[in-house]
Amino acid sequence: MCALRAAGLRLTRQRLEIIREIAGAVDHPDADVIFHRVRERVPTISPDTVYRTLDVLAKRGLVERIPMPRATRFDPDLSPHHHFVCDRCGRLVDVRTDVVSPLPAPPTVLDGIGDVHSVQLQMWGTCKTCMEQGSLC
Amino acid sequence: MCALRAAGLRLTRQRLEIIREIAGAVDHPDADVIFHRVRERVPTISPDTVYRTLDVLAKRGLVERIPMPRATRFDPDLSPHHHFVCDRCGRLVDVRTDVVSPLPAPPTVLDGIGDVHSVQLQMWGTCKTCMEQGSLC
DNA sequence: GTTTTTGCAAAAGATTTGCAAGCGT
DNA sequence: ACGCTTGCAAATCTTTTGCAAAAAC
Repeated sequence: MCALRAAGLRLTRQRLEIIREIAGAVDHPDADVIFHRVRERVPTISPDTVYRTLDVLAKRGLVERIPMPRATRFDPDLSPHHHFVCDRCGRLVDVRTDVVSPLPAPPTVLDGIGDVHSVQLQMWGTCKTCMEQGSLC
Repeated sequence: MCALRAAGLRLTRQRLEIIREIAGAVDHPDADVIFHRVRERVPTISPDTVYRTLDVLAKRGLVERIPMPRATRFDPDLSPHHHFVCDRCGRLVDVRTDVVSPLPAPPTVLDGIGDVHSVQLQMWGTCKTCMEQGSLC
């Protein structure tokens, strides 16, 4: 919560509820999903406030953006981990296993290319649930 | 080219030109960029043909989808490599350097989670050009 | 000749923006 | 009070879809 103030942002009801919602989510929701969830507690909130707030949070590094086919999704967990994404249903889950090597230490500066500040690794595939439902093609 | 036939797809002028365009590109263009480039050679081509074709190619594994903030971008290079993405200008470049550890061998099956068929690693940051232009905030 | 693919137009979905009113400091 | 934020509405941008005509096999 104080991260907001630390970032020089004002503490509004909307922001607090958005942060509360995203911090408690484990499914990496997108802006629209967050909007619907927050609206149950703050009925007057508008979608653009959610989009704007998420944008601010991402820019300040308080949450991580994960661009995905349907919509950008958000991750409140900034510790290093991988993501598994299901091609079929869009399920996005954290993967922390030594079957996968740890994320490479981000070379802060890639010579001749630029300055790196975050690293993401995603594994694409078919989740168990979708596999059990049989092929769709 | 024969990859099309092998995939049971018909060989059309549009598809050939789209493939030619994407195969020759090193900047990971999105559908709209590909559309404009192809249109110079095939003036009657429509955007939806480009979207549909890229979708087919991606589904058959002939190109790789890279979801990005503005639009999905495409990579014809299926060999393992990393991507550097500039937050500011959207530049997307391949990274093949031992500064970064190699992509983890994709664990074909992640126990209890699903079946993995591709792995992507991207590094986010600010590219050299943008850094030289000074801060925008 | 049959089936797939294209182009057009429209729709759908995600995200951004201008602006006046409202809230946090 | 002042300036940052919100909500509304509209705009913008990306991507998808229905359908008849055209092209591939």
